[in-house]
Amino acid sequence: MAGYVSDAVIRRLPGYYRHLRELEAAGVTQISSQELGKRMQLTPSQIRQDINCFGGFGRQGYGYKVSELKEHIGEILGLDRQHKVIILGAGSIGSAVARYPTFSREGFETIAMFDVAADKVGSQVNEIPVLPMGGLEGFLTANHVDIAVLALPAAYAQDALNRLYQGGVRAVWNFAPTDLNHPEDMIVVNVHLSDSLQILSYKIAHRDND
Amino acid sequence: MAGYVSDAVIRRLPGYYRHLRELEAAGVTQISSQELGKRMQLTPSQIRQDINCFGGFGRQGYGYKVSELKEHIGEILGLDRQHKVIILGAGSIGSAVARYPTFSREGFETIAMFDVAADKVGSQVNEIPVLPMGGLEGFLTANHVDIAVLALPAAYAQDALNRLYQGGVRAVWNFAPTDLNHPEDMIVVNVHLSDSLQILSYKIAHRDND
DNA sequence: TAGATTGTTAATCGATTAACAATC
DNA sequence: TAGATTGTTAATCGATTAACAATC
Repeated sequence: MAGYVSDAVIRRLPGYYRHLRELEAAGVTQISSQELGKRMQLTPSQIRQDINCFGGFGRQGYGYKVSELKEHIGEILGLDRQHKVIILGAGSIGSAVARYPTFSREGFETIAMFDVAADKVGSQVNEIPVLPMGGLEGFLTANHVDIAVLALPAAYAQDALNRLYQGGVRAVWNFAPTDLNHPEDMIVVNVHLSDSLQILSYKIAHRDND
Repeated sequence: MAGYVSDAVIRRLPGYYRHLRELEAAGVTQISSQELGKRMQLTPSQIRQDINCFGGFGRQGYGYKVSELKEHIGEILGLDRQHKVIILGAGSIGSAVARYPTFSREGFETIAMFDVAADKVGSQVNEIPVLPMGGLEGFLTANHVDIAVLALPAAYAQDALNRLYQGGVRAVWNFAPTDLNHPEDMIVVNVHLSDSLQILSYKIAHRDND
């Protein structure tokens, strides 16, 4: 159904999903591209173009059914599937990800964490066992993993990614503050926290003069 | 010096800074747009266009001095300034931000955290005191704050933002998974972790057929 | 039916890439 | 000087917006 979908559109999809969930929770059952656009600060035109990348979910003269459109976009995002997740690094970032309540709600199940620190190995974070980094290969042989979260220092991230690839993992959510080299058939999405904070800093520095 | 700079350019600046820092650490002193482009997966043309939004930092026939360009971009990003930061919410996300080592290196100093939970108030996270949420207004009267980090549940985020604005804070780094309404003279940069993970999920779901 | 709003094509706008003269 | 590479203008490409016929 969906032909080529540009990155610009893909990046907006989670926003649609989030707003539609909020609208649904608020008891709104129907919405036009006009109203949704006002809420999301997008033009009605853009919303209709975006949605129609995936099919005609609306009705002329009426708009969109909130829960129906939410459901559709959820499926497009793959949130109807279950994803098995492991987290590499049981520091504060790794632990925060392990504890993030939304993820399990959306079908992401963290089955293990890995760390090199002897005092962390053997403990649990949010009922998830922390295993020794050395056991990664064995774990990947025995368990299917859809997504690996990289939450370790930048210096170790590339090596960890290589080991994950060897072990068959093909999707990485990277929190390490560096850009990683990866094979074409591996998907890497970065969360560069520092980058985001620096963008805020830029906007503060150039507040008026732009 | 800098006229209008598009958001697309601004979003790439932290990446330049990061790569230049890595190059500097690796002992590279000079680089051409060609080489930097190969490293960052950008076209040389784009790199030269981006950099020339802020002035001619290169030399014909030679390229760019790594440390010089890094320094320039750091200044453009406002990393030569000191930013006083507070964190609202001392849960796992707030604590992870408080412990993130890079931030203090780049001039961001967290001076206080705030939480409603009685058992957290009075404790410290990475030597930063956790104060009661009720004391926010008083704190803002007594202390200048450049940036507030919102690391609390979505349901409380809008109210917190309003209180921050009242207290004179004009820049917010938002981790709450919701889009917030804010006055025009307030800068809000979002870190929507769920959105990022959903984009990864989308790419997994549409792996081949695109 | 009349009014509203979609789906979709066409027009515009902005960002990226190419090209090349300037110059180190 | 010759070679390399920038800074910058022009060309292209893609994304956003506008417009409108289709239709609920």
